[in-house]
Amino acid sequence: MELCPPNRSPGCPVEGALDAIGGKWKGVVLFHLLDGKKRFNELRRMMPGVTQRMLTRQLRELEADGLVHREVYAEVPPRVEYSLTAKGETLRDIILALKAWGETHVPYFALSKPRLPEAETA
Amino acid sequence: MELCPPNRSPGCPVEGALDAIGGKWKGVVLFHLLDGKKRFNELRRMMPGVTQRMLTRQLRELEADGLVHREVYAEVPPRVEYSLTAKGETLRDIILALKAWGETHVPYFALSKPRLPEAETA
DNA sequence: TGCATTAGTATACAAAATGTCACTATATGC
DNA sequence: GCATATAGTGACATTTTGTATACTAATGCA
Repeated sequence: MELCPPNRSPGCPVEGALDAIGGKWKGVVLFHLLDGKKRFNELRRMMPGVTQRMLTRQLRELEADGLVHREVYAEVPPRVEYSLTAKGETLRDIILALKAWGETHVPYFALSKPRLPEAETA
Repeated sequence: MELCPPNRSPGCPVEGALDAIGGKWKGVVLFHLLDGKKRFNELRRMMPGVTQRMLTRQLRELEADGLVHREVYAEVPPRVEYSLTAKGETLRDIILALKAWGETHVPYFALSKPRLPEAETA
């Protein structure tokens, strides 16, 4: 295991991929960014339960992994827009597959999903 | 968030799916089980770095989620075989997609992969 | 007799991830 | 003047995850 990078050291590609998207909120953030750029508070409102601090952290990690782009506008009040990078885009199919799997196999969702117009599901 | 099951309460299907496969070793365990049943120590040898305790825990959680089947043989020395359930099998494509993504996008793997015969990669 | 093997469990502890709460700056609307 | 909104940060508490070590019981092998 000594050939691995100092901080993160996955032992196999599956683990490596899960490291990148496996944070508590990362999958959800990526999912929301699939349909275009979002502002910080916009994301926050989309995920009730996430705290400001956690959202910031997850976004920073996604940025560090090159999956998300952060664009700061020097305005007041501040405006920051998050979007997927090209690398982030390569996760699209996986995220959508995870969503589909969750909908049919996670008990909580497998039950009560009377076909909503996609916006409410996450 | 009060409509969720007591212990696990993902806010969206993506999160729910990641809960199921997102443990430190779950993805890897599932990956190894893709090609058939494995004994406890067999899995352990396949993942250097995992401790007995962690492997036990991850397997128990996978079992609780209905993804893995645990078959105990009343022998001495004990023999326990782990295999994917039908539900676990439904993750095959996702696991393989994660592996492929990791191989091309996780820096550590993206570098030095001179096409190994699949057995060594994880 | 003593040691190895199997699939764990118990205990204690360390570290990492996640969470809460209060705080910031500046401009706009009332 | 005061509240509101934005996108955060800092100190701290808690929860989850991981580690190390020792222990189990029945059998095979030397």
